[in-house]
Amino acid sequence: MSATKRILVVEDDKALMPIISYNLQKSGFIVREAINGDEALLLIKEELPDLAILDWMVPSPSGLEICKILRRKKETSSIPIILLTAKGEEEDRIRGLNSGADDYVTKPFSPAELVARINALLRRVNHSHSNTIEFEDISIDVNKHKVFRGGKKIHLGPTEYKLLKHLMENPGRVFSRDNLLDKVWGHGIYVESRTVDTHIRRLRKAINIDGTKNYIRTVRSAGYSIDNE
Amino acid sequence: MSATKRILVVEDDKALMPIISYNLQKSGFIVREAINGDEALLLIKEELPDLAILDWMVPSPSGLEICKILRRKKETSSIPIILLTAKGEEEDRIRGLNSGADDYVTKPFSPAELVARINALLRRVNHSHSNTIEFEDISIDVNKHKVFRGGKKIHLGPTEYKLLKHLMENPGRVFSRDNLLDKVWGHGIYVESRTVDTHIRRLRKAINIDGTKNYIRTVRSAGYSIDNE
DNA sequence: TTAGAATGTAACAAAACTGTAACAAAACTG
DNA sequence: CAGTTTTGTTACAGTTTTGTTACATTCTAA
Repeated sequence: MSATKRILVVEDDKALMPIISYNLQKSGFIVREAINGDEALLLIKEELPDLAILDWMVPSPSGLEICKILRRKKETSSIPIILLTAKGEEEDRIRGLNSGADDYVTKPFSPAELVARINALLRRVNHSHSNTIEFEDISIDVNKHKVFRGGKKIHLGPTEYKLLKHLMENPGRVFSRDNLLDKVWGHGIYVESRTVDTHIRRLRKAINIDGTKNYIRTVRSAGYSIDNE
Repeated sequence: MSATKRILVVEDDKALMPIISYNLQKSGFIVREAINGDEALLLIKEELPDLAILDWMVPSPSGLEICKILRRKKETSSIPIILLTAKGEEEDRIRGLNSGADDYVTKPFSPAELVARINALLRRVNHSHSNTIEFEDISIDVNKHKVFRGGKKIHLGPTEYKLLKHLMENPGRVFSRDNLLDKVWGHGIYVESRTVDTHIRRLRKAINIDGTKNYIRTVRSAGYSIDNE
């Protein structure tokens, strides 16, 4: 599905680092380690991590400062950041969040909780984690390759399936015929663009059973979309 | 900077709700309130909030269930969620985060911390580009090919759509008929220049519904523009 | 291999949109 | 003010786009 995530851990506590590292690796992450701010920035420059865990108290620059630095640059501004700290006071937590951190874990913490928070953050960035796609009463079980309308199973040919899936992955968005041919049929395939119409027709016929609402909208001279108006 | 954010608060504690509500409003958010899951889902269907604060223990469906439901649908899957709860145990926190919540605040909490966490989450999501053009109460969703006036959907033909889009991309600027023919109809197309008048008429008729102000200004012997005078 | 499913095209029907002209109304001109 | 120019409005015929259907061909699974 999605590539393995790289996580940067910046922590100067020599006892804690291996514990974090071990648990993240056990959870399937690739871990990069840094024991101070400069090292961290260097590693980030080398390879952008998918998420960073910063200890607040790490030296030169501190976790908080790293946080601000990362937020300032466009390439790094969207890296999710979890601040790690012994300070539990509210004021500090607020300061941390306001500096651009996305989450805040106070020591001592359990590895399980850390992993859960990492997953929560990563899911946001890459919400392709779910196995079902839904739009109103239509749902696709991507793993099982099955389509349902109001709980009732719908049979679709391969092309109609891909077409519906593509539309439902981008609800509301209008795709031109040529665009759909590229995305659904595949790049470089040449078929008459009106062929899309035929498959749209077949798709509509298949999913609009016994008077259910038609969600497939045609936008004249623009294309098609799935939409509840 | 960006438009005011709408926050949905789902909380059944009648004493707590006004406290949260007051503090969020004081911080400049628009607040929608729901006291149970069904009400929450209804409100969400009406108008997508920019962030949701869910009390774990709210009834039918519970905050946790709402969380999962929202994550399943594409339109709602990227709404940041903060779970609110009295339970402080680690296991529960992990369960909450794994259900798709983005953050977790345990009662009792300080309003300042809640606001800080909200801002942290919103900053992350704010990076998503929505691709809309706005002029006063008229807005165009370019991806969805949709036009709204005061929230109400407006249907436009292809030419009117392109015409409005062009005008709104250059608000206040006056375009001659010939210029519009070039930019909207396309270079090299030859039609009577008075044809523009007809389409302007159609556009005005479509977007000036029930007595709303006409923003399409005609500049005698020069052309047309969209303008609030 | 063979029956059934799926696919791409073409042809015709239906619907939506467009351009034009003709007249009315408004804005300018001297 | 009377005449002139420009824009507003309307109706409609023609054009473009999409819907629908049928069919020959290509896949696919048993």
